[in-house]
Amino acid sequence: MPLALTERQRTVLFTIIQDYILIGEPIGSRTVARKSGLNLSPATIRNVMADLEEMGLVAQPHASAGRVPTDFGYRYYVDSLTSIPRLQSNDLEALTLSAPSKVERIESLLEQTSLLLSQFSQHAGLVFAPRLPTIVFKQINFARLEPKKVLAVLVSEAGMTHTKVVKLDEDLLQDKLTEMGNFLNSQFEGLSLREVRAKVLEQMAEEKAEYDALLQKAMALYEQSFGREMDESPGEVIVEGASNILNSPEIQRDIEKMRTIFQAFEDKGRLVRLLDRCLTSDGLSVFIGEESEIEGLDDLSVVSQSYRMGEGPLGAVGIMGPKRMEYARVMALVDYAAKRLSHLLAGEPV
Amino acid sequence: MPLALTERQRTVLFTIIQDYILIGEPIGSRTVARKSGLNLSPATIRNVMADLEEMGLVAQPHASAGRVPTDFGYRYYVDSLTSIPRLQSNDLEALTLSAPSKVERIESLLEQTSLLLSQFSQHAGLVFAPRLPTIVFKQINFARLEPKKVLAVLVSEAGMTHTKVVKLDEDLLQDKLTEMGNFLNSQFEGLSLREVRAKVLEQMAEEKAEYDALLQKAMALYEQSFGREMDESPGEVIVEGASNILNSPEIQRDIEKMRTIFQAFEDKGRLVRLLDRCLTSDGLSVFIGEESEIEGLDDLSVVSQSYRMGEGPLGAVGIMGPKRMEYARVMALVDYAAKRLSHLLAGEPV
DNA sequence: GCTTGGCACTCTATCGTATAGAGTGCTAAG
DNA sequence: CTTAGCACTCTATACGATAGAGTGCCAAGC
Repeated sequence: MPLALTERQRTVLFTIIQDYILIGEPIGSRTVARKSGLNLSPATIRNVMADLEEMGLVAQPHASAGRVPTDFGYRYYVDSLTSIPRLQSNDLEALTLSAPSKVERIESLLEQTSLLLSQFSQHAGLVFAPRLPTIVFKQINFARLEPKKVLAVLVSEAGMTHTKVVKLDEDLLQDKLTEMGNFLNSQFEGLSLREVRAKVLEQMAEEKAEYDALLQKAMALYEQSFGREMDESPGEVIVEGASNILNSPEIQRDIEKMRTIFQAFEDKGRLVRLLDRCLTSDGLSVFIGEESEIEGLDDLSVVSQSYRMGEGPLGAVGIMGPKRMEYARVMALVDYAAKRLSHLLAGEPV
Repeated sequence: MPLALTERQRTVLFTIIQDYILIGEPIGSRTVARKSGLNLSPATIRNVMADLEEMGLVAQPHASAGRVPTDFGYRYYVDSLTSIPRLQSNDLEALTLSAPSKVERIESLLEQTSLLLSQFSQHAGLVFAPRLPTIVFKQINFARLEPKKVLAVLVSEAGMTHTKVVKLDEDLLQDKLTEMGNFLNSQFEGLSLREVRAKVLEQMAEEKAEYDALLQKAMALYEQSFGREMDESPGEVIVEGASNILNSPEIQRDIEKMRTIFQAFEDKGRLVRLLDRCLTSDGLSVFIGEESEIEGLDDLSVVSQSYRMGEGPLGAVGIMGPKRMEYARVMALVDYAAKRLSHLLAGEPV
């Protein structure tokens, strides 16, 4: 049931939220009366506020304090921003100046993006790197390092590389390795690593001598280098500007909370779970407080958006900060960063 | 002039330091009298303490408080530990169980080492990855991704890989690229990247048609992929367990300090400067407070040790924590980790 | 019936004061 | 040289008083 508020209630709620985001302290009826533009007395506002409180949209930290938005209140507020906010022109200008505009190394592009998000938002920047199974296979190369020791290099469509040193039972000369690489390239180009793996396992199972021995070995070599890793790889998160969290007064007050939050930042495995939730919901995702369902991040909000290349989403970018954040601006920033990243990855000029 | 203390002064100083490290609060004459084993009255101890204070080894936070070690005091204490402390047997046992014992990917080995240091010390773990110029060249490969787009993969003796996608002016076929790779391999194997670069620049300058055009191009391609980057690359630091810093009560008290510290952690460039200082001093380095000369880390101490492979040092591992840390144990941990890393990199069993 | 001024009430934050406790420096005696 | 004793200093804590902000409710007004 989409909560129905009167025009007046909406106005009061939004005034409270916006002012609280700005000031960081509970907002009283007096202030709302002045800033809402409603030309009502504080007493009337108080009645409205009592209604809002009953609906669970705002709360009082203690009996005789002003009102503070609840998670539910923020949620209503964010849901009301029907379209994704546009960037302010001064932001846009500054961004076009400082954002990276060409792809040297994907890894550093992702890092720069995270840093950029953090600097512009004054919160923590997040970038989830593409997860192994969703990566699109472009090319694989094997190079013989020493007898029985081979370097495997996998290049994805997006231009990321994954390397692994593999020990073999028998010594294969470079010619053979090259041939194996060429074979795999012809078989797998354009498939996602998940699909590649399925194909490998299938054909290794069949064992029909449809392919000659060398090509069977190629499959096995692939499986040994990247196949197995795919199941284990936790995925990578790039967090920048975590220290910005310390700017938030409501967090400063509680050292225990701070510790929990920083521990959560360090536990990349936990963070990565956010990625899944973001990839499934197609648009811009906003997780407020406990909505992230990540232990230790109940006092923060996360705004994230997936970036894509070709068909499917690859990973996501996001901003994590106190619930008391400028949602509109943060959403605009995240959206911009995701779009820009998608363009850059596709090789389009920005 | 190596500060000369009487036996009694040393005992009092060490009692203060050890107790302060344990307790975290200023130590009074009463406590020292009890714990020093000196069988002296508090009044006598007070006289000694006054001497120590005059020498700058201890200080009082305020007029009527106990004594706290100064940076200089810690320095004296650490310098007195002539030999590198050995690990306690229970630590050693736990370490051999949980430390990684084989090298899958170097990058993750370094990460695990940092994590291990952090977990055992309950401080922040540091690992400085090998710096580009000191890396020993093992092999380079070029793979043609698309027309005029080549992937360069450089493998170091230690097994780390560096990849870069390079755009070319002309289209080179895979055969040519392989040939170029083979040529570079034959020329550079066993040299450090610094030496490689010198050689490249020298030969490109000479321009004598001693080599044919293709080989000249190979040199140019190398320069384009990794040569230039060498000057820019800031070096990499892997910090784990930064949140442990929050455990320290003297830091908890000052939020401003906390912010500065976390900002310093994020600024890898600043941290990397520590590496240089550690590499030059050959043994175990201990930086106390401002000695690190890193802005923002004046309230912390760093213990670090370089790890090596073959002739020269590659990088360093370390632990960073409050000045009030168990130096002996931390030093033992760092030393152990560095040794173990060196062994693993050399391919020796541990 | 909605709005509003008025008023009593509540809770917090802040300040000053008093107090207990820890530790010192100094002095004089052993 | 050591030590007991004592006066002094500084901190941390608790306590009470007070000012300020904000509420809820009631009764009067539009």
